[in-house]
Amino acid sequence: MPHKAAPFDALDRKIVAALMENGRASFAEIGTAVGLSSTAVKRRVDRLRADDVITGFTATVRPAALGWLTEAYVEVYCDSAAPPRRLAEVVRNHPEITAAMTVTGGADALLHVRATDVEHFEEVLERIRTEPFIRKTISFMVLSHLLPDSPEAGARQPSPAHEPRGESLPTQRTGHNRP
Amino acid sequence: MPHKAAPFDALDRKIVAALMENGRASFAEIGTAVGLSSTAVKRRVDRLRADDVITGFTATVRPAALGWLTEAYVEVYCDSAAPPRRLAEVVRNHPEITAAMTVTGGADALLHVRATDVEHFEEVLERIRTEPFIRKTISFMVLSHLLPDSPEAGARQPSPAHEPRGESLPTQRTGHNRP
DNA sequence: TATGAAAGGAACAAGGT
DNA sequence: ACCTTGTTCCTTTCATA
Repeated sequence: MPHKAAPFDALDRKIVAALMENGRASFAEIGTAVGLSSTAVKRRVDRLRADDVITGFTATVRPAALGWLTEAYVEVYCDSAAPPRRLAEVVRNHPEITAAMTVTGGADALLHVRATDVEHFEEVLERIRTEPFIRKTISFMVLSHLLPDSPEAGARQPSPAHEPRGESLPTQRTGHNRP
Repeated sequence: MPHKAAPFDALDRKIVAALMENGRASFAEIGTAVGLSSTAVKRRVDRLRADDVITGFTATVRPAALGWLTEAYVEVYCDSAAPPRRLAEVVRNHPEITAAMTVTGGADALLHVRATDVEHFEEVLERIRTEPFIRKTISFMVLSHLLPDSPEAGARQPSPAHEPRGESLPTQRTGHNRP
């Protein structure tokens, strides 16, 4: 057995919660919060990372501040036998797609797309629709967020593989982080 | 005008990118990556935080490791004149809703929901549907992710802070958790 | 640049198997 | 006895005025 089922206890949960609330909290700080020494916290965090419970640390960013003013969800309908694998390839070709998943319901997949503005979004959409086996798309533009720190609001922005206009925007398309 | 448009230059962009890739990177580390001294980096990071370009730091977590095995998007249709404000209140009452936004298209809002399992999701859905002016919901269960670290995959979950019951890995049940 | 704080490692102690 | 998980130093690196 390669991985033993990590005994994820209440202490781990508190540590994870502390790190989700403040990803730069010091081990000592977390320690006093959960009742451990800093080194004990570090060991547990190391283990949580090794077990891929914690997959990384990131700054949360306000996309609008970086020029990503437009956001939409796009339902994708594929030709008959569209293998998810091929869809995954397609999705990776468009850096503006910040999340993509297969879903139940009429559509085959749901994409989350960020663009600098509506014009840019239209360009992205056209690009997606020219992909081989994509039959149809239905878009929902995001108007306003009802929760302050929704994941979509900050976690990831697309890379400016080819920046759409004028100024280049910060990269990203994160993989994992090793501190 | 309260906020002056912060002069957001290429260096800032690189710093933000570095911090999104590794939210616990030291200022010195970032400095060598972008060609600045650690103190210069700190000054810029402080400014980026003050300007709310960077809104915080967080650990990215694999929800399944915490027992959140089920994920869905829910389109919400409201009664005639449903003010977004009221929807925001409703949304805050259900900790399983991890993102919520008003959207164009037929639906009034789109919710992202996490639950421990399908049973739990059904319970959440029933709870949402009993809310006063919600007329109808349409759910899309997420089957598989096509991008590795999509925001939805890791950024925020209902807090793991409180241990709901028992022990071991698949945590969380009906004892709903507030952050 | 200088001071205190944090990270990270080594060595050791207590419980549980 | 051994493995796990906690502790207390200690040194190097970092944060920050």
